[in-house]
Amino acid sequence: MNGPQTEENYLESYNPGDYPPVALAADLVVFAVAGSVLHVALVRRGTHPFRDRLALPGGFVGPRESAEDAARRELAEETGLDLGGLLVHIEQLATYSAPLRDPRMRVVSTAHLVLLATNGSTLPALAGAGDAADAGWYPAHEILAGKPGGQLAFDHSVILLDGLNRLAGKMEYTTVATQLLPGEFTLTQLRTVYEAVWNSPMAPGNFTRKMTPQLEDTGQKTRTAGGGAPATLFRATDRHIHPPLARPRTP
Amino acid sequence: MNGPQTEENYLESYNPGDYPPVALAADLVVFAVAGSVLHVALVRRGTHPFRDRLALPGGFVGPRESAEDAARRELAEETGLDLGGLLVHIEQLATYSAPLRDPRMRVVSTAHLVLLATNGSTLPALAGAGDAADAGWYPAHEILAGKPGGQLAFDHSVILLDGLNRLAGKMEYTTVATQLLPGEFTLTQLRTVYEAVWNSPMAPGNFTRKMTPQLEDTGQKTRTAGGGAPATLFRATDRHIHPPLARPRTP
DNA sequence: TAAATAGTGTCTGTAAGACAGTATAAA
DNA sequence: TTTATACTGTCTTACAGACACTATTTA
Repeated sequence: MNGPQTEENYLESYNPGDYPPVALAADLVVFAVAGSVLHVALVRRGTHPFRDRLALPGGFVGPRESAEDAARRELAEETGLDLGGLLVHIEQLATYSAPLRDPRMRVVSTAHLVLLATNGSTLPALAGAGDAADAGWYPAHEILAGKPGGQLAFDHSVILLDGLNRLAGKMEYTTVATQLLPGEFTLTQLRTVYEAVWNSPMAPGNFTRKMTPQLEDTGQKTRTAGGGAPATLFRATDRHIHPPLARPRTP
Repeated sequence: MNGPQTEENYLESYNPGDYPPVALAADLVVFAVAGSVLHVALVRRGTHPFRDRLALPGGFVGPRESAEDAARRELAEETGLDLGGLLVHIEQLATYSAPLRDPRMRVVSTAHLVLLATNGSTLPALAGAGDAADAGWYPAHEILAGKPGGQLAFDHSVILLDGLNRLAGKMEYTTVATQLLPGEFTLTQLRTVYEAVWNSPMAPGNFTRKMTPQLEDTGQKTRTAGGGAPATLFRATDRHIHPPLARPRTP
């Protein structure tokens, strides 16, 4: 390799041997709601560095797949979920590329936000292949409240916070929140998702009024479990909430 | 390398030789406003593939820098701008990793949104080192309107569209638009930026009423050029626009 | 003056926030 | 009945959208 080059001919003369190997990873911020609490899937690390610390699940991107393909594959491997079912939402979050974020070598990681559908009470089983034994669900807000020493491995606390902020923000003006529920759901279920993610109570009446225009009435009603009127089942549409639903101010 | 491995010991046994080289690039979507028109910086390709087509500027990420470091460096190299001046806004956009997005080899690219400050009439000079000779400003909306054959190289049309959407969306609830203006600016200048990005006229009176709470009055006034009252100079704050400024519906 | 721009005032309709009231079911 | 939940209605206040009006400058 002979001297500095301009950007234009840089790529032409690219020679893999001239560059240090860059490992491209895909990390996952997997959310699911149960019992009015937002949970995140984490794995307990068994090896150095950050041994015994919690970390986001993830893995390397293979030669013939995109980062999102890899995220999808890793998710299937660690949860044993059938991704043919449409109840999984995946979107790219951001890429973390600080040179020393992994002390061993250069790992650039593209993080993905994953939303799994639940009925609001049962979390998807995280029992699948190998590593899944270490995987478990943890309350997201408590993890982020971060008791000292309870921080996640690597820069994963930052990634988790970014993921939560992305989700919370998008819920203001889209119907992403429905991705955390089955295909048909009640307004109360949806409201519970909002309360779990925003960590803040919502007035039921006004919530109904604001949400209904973005939803499609299935005509069906629930058979209620514990006292109360049967609720209408809705389906989501791709309509945006306009103007947005205001998130209650935190103080 | 012996058989499939679990995610946990994957990294431990990572061996660069086992993986095809991944080139990590940083592409730039550089915006600036002049004459009520949003412009984007593009370079004309001199070599195959996509010879003579327009493309986003960009370059490879070095071994000891993050993707954003690389974006900043590339920007300086191609514009000759003094990045010590605070009038440059950079934020990560997304990472594009489709295996065949570059026909020659695997290039994963992290795109960045860059906003340059102008007074609204003069575009920053794109004369710097080598490749800058090919660089120029192009009207963003016209490029995206995309006369057939006028498409950008690689997946850069998609990246540009994502960049514009990010900017246009963020302008609804933040003061990012001020990053396309000098440190002190008038409400008319700011309104012009909104009109350029949203490609849609805004009512001056209502714009003033909605924006003022997010701005800080400098107490100074402009010396007007061609007839009209002197305008107040404002500075931006980091306050969010709440509720958001509605973008005029496109139909 | 006239023309151009900056900025304020006013009116109207919509909708958010608060909350009462009604309906439907289970215990 | 009581209790719990689902939903609708009402009232007040805030504000967006439309636009008229005044003020301040240059030509």
